[in-house]
Amino acid sequence: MNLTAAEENYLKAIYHLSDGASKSVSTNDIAAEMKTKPASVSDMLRKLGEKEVINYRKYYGVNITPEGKKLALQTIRKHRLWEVFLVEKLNFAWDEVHEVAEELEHIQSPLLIQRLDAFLNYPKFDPHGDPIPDEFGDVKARPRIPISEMEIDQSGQIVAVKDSSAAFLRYMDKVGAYIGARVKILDKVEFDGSVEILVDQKKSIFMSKDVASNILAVQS
Amino acid sequence: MNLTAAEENYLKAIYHLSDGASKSVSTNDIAAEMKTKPASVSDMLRKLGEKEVINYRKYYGVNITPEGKKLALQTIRKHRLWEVFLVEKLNFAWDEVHEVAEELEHIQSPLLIQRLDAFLNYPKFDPHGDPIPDEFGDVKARPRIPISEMEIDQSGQIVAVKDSSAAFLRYMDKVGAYIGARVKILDKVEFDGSVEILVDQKKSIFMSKDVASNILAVQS
DNA sequence: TTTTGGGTTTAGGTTAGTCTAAAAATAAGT
DNA sequence: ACTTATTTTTAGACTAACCTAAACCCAAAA
Ligand SMILES: [Mn+2]
Ligand SMILES: [Mn+2]
Ligand SMILES: [Mn+2]
Ligand SMILES: [Mn+2]
Repeated sequence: MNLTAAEENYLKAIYHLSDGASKSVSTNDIAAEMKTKPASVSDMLRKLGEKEVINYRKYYGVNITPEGKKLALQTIRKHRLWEVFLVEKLNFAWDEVHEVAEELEHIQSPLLIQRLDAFLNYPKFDPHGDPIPDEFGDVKARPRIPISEMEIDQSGQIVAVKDSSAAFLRYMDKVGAYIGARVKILDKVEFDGSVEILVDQKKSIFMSKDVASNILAVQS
Repeated sequence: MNLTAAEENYLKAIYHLSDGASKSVSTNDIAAEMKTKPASVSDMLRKLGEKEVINYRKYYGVNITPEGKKLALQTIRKHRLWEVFLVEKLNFAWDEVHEVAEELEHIQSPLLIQRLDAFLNYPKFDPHGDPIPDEFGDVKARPRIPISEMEIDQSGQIVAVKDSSAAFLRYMDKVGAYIGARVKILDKVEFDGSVEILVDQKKSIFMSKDVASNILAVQS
């Protein structure tokens, strides 16, 4: 099954919106995610349905098929490997890689990806802490929770960010939060859910619930 | 000036067919080079003419403009840098890189190319011996002649191949000819122009004029 | 159970890039 | 100079990916 770049982007969006499962996804949500109009989405869903990478019943949303999931994971694998390359080898900042990886992920060459993977020493996670699927599409999920859901006095380690936008990542840099940092919850404000955390046993950061919910950690 | 991938490919073809100068190029030749039909070429020439990267007078062929030449050289620069990356870093064979580089060259990111160039240590030549233009589009040409034009007993060093097709490159590998090899002309057959050469002072190779004209050397 | 409003699809149009077939322009041969 | 032959362009169609505007579906509220 050969997909165009646009089809790959849509399929990836559908995969993400279904949270990796085969949960049903709506036309409007896809349009929002893809920054296109619902009419364009309907058009694309018909095509993806014909290619049997999604199950499409008009007016009832779509579910990704096992075949579609495999293809989406291949694209995600490529995206994340390229991100690792850009950061590790070309010294890109983690907030500069997404757009370029969005283009690079569509290069068609199994050999290229196989060799890139080896060159990067088979990385398991991308610069944002997201797991890199293996060549068969297997992802080993790490248990992780938003620090907004951690309790006072609990400790953990930042392992990923939910929002990979440049704006959010630059905020992370600014306050000195990074993947791998050790954190401890110092205080939580009941009223609005904002939290105060201690980073690496020295720096205290105060952040809104919105921010805290985008920082993912493993507890320890 | 922003060009689409297709426009970049056409412009590159026109640049190559004009031998780097602003020599006039015909619709049919472009169609042959691009493996499209003349009708498609006419269409594209109109567009490229409007963007002023070529001078286009109907029925009289096209000339690349200085602006067009600069853009073509940018694409060529990217193509060749990626080829170096694939061979040097990802262990591709020199006959496996062209198709992939043909896709990678269209990735739009000045930062990416600048960083890639640095990562590769500012290479001056690609795996086929072709010079890599600098970021301003300057290429320093090396004097080089096909070994079919060398005289008996003359010596030199292989610096490039004119034909970068996988078939030709695999032939080069098979007979043990490579970029950097020292060669000496042992014999030339008047009748058909075929030649016998000595490679690295040990291996003698007999080849047709056609082959010999695709191997470029500097005399010494 | 009928109305109504939000979500979704269809209808019809646009641009890029390709094609075939036919027309037109230039170049070549007598 | 006139008639061919070759090259090139135009005309008309197709697919992919988008759009706007209009029609349509369906589920929740009246
Ligand atoms: Mn993409
Ligand atoms: Mn990422
Ligand atoms: Mn190309
Ligand atoms: Mn090359």
